Amino acid sequence: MLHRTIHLFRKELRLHDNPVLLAALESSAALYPVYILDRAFLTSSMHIGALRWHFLLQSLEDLHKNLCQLGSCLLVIQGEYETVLRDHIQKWNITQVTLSAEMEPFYKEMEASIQRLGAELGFEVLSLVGHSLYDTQRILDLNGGSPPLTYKRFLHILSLLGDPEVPVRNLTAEDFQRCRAPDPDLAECYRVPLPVDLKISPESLSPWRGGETEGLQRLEQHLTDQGWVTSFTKPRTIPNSLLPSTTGLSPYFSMGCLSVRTFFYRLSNIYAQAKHHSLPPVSLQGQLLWREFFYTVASATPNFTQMAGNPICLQICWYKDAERLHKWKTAQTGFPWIDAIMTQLRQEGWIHHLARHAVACFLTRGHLWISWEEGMKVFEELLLDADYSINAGNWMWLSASAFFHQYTRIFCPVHFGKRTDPQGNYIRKYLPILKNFPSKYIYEPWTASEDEQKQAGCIIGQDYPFPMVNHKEASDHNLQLMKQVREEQHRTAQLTRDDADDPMEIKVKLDRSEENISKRKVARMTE
DNA sequence: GACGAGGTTGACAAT
DNA sequence: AATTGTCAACCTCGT
Repeated sequence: MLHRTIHLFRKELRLHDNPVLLAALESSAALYPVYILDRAFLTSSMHIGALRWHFLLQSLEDLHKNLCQLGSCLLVIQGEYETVLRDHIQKWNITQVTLSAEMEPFYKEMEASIQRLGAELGFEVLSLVGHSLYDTQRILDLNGGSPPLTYKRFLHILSLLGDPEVPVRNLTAEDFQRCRAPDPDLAECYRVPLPVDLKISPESLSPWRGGETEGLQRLEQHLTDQGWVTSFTKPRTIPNSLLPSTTGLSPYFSMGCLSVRTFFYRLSNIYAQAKHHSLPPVSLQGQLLWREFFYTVASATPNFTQMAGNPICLQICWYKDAERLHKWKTAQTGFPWIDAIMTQLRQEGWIHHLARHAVACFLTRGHLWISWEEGMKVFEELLLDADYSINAGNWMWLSASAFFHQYTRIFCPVHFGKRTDPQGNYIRKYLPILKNFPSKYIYEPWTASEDEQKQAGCIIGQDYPFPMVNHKEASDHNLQLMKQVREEQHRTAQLTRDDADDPMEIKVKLDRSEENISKRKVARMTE
C-alpha cells in the first residue's frame, strides 16, 4: 500500500543526504514537497531578521529548482502551519506526512501537533534525524541519561558509539518518477515568494547566497586544498581577515542546505589519505563535533536558552541598560574593533568565531555586564547561521555562565584585534569614517590629537563616539562582580548540600542569602 | 578530602 | 616574528 505523502521541509532544505525524504519517496505513490511559510511562527520562535529571510528564500528557490530538475517542484504555502496542513490533507487525500526530526522545543511542539492532527484526520507521520551527526538520545543514554558537560567527556562517549551514520544515497529522477508529482499549475500557485512579496527590503549586502547548490560549491572549493583541510586549527584562523579565514559553511549547515554527515565523511576521506592531520577540538571535524556537543547538551537541559531555570547556567544579576545595549547592537561603542565586528554582522550576517568572542565578552563579563540572553537575541536576528543550541551554548561559554569559567581571561577591545591586523584594514573596511586614521591610532582613535583627528577627517565625539566605557576600569569592576557572584553561588550550593533532607530549611536559608545579595547590591550601587 | 591536572583560541613579557 | 612562560581574581573532575 503506497502513501499519498506531504513531505514537509523545515530545516533540511536539500536533496543530498536527506533520509526522511528518501523514505518518503520509497513509500509513496504521490509526493507533495511542501514548505509552509508560517511567518508568525518563524518570527516568534526564531526571531529571524531581514538577511536570514533573504537566505531562506534563496534556499527555497534553489530547492525548487533542484526538485524541478528531478521532475518535481516545491510548493511554498503561506499561512499558519496547522491550518495549512488541515486544508491540504483533505484536498489532496494525504495518508502520510514526512518531516525531519529537530531538537528545538518549538519544532518538537510542531511535530507533536502534527502527530495529533494525524490521529484526528487519519494520516501517518514519519520523522527521522538528519540534522545532526548522531541521534543525541543515544549519546545521553551512554552517559547515564545526562549530557556530558565537557568536550573531552563528550568525545569519550562518541568513541564508544563509533562513527556517525553514513549519508544516504543521492536522489535521482527515477526516485521521483515512481511518485506522482504535484500538478504544474499547483506549482505556479505556490511559487517561492520574493523578498518584496514579504515586504522585506529587496537588497542585501551579504556575500552569502542561500541554497544547497551554493553550499555544495563552497564545500567543494574548501575541500580541494587538502593541505589546508588537514592542517586546519581553529584558534589560528584570523578573525579580522577581509575574506573569511574559515570555511563559512555554517549558514548552510544551520539551514540544512548542507548535510553535516556528508561533510564529516568527506573530511574522513581526506584525513585517511594524509600523513598527519589536526584533531578535535581544533580540527575541521572537531568543529562539527562542537556543534554536536551543544546539540546534545541543549536537548537535555531545560530552559537552555535562558538563565532562569537553567540548571547549568550561573545565575547572575546582570545590569539592565537599554541604552548601552542599543549602542553595542548598532556599532556605537566607540571601540573600532567592536564596532567593525558589529557592522560586519549587520551587513553580511556572518562574523568569525573569535570576533563573536570579542563582542560577546564585551557585552557581558568583559565590559557592559549585560545579560548574555540579550546578545543571543541580537545574534539570532542577524547571524545567517544562528542556531538555537550553538548560539545559546556559546553565549553561556563566553559570559562564563557555563562550560567555561576562567573569567579572568578578558578580550581586550583594543589589543586583541591588533595581533592579526596591525594596520586595521578590517576596521577601515567596515568603519569607513575611520579610514584615514594612522595605524597607530586606528584601534583607539580617541588618543589621537585634535590636529591628527582633523587630518584624518574624523573628530572623535562628533563623527565617531568616544569609547562608552573605560576598558580597564570596566573589566576590573566586572572581575570583582564575578568573584562575588561565585562566592555567593558557592555558599548557596553549600547550604543546599548541608540541608539536603530538609527542604523547608533550605528555603529559609536561601531566602536569607538572597536578601544578603540584594543588600550588598544596594550597598554597591550607593558607593 | 586533599591535590593536581586540564580546560578549543587572554594579556603580557621574555626569549 | 614567533614561540614560550608567567600571571591568574577561574572551576570541575579524577585520583
